[in-house]
Amino acid sequence: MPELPEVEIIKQNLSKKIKYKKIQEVIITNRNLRFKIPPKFDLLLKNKVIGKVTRFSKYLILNFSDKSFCLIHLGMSGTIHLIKKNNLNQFTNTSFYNSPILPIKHNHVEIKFKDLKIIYNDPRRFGFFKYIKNEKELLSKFSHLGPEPLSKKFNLKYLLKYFLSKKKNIKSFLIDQKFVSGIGNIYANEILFLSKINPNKYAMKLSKKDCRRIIFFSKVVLLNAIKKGGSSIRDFKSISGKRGSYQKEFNVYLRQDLNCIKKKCPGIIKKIFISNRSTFFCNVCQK
DNA sequence: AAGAGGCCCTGATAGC
DNA sequence: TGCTATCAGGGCCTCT
Repeated sequence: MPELPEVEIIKQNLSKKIKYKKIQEVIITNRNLRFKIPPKFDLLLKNKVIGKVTRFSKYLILNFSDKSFCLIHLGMSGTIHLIKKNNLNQFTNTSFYNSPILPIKHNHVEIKFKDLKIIYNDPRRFGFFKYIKNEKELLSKFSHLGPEPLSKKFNLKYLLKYFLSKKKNIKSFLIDQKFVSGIGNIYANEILFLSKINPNKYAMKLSKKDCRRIIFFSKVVLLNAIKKGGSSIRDFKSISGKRGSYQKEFNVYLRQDLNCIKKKCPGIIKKIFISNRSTFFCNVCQK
């Protein structure tokens, strides 16, 4: 669920809290993530100083002052929780993204600083933590990924060349990280709606105008989502804590059988499956 | 090589 | 009340 905007929000919040701080201790409470956390992972991180927190695509990166890194992916259900130490030297719970209640089940990693700690929780274990020795190794982790949708490399020339002879629907390409990295299922649906393109349309059949729209609306949707703090769905129990509000702006996602949001459009939002991912689109204005 | 399909994983929800 | 089935989807894998 965390796509580029959600990871960006986490990066921004996390950066404010842990920049320049020294890791005092790392506690692994559950090593089972997508990749098993290796035995000495905690010792590798101990005493490292956070230089800055950055992001590439859906990856979160802790940049240590000694030029090594910790690469974090939230998978589908990963959340990061911030616990502050109060004057009584006790940790009090505040959440940082998505859930305001500190989960205990499915906690995996705890990183302790002098005045606070962060906890990584991931019920479905699709996320991962990885220690990266140097920049070269970091870049190799991203070498198979396409350009970020917000970068200048995601341009008309790139799309036209990439789509040449691609006999596959455009929806699959938008969520294919090899083509463009950072867009997930939710935003892909929204981007295609605004671009007025049917998700089933073959990439090779897209016109120049279609490609221009995809580029433009990819940037519009993601920047807007970042501005709104990301999207929070399936988290209805939240009372406090930081939640995004972009889900209120969804035009098609989860709106199956409802009327198209466009005033003069008589269309109905349909739900179909494209390569096993739920896909929502207007049956009239997306051609 | 491109494309189709399956698998990993757990929690929420629907249906009987 | 309790069981089973289905869905959620990011990334990676295999097979054709």
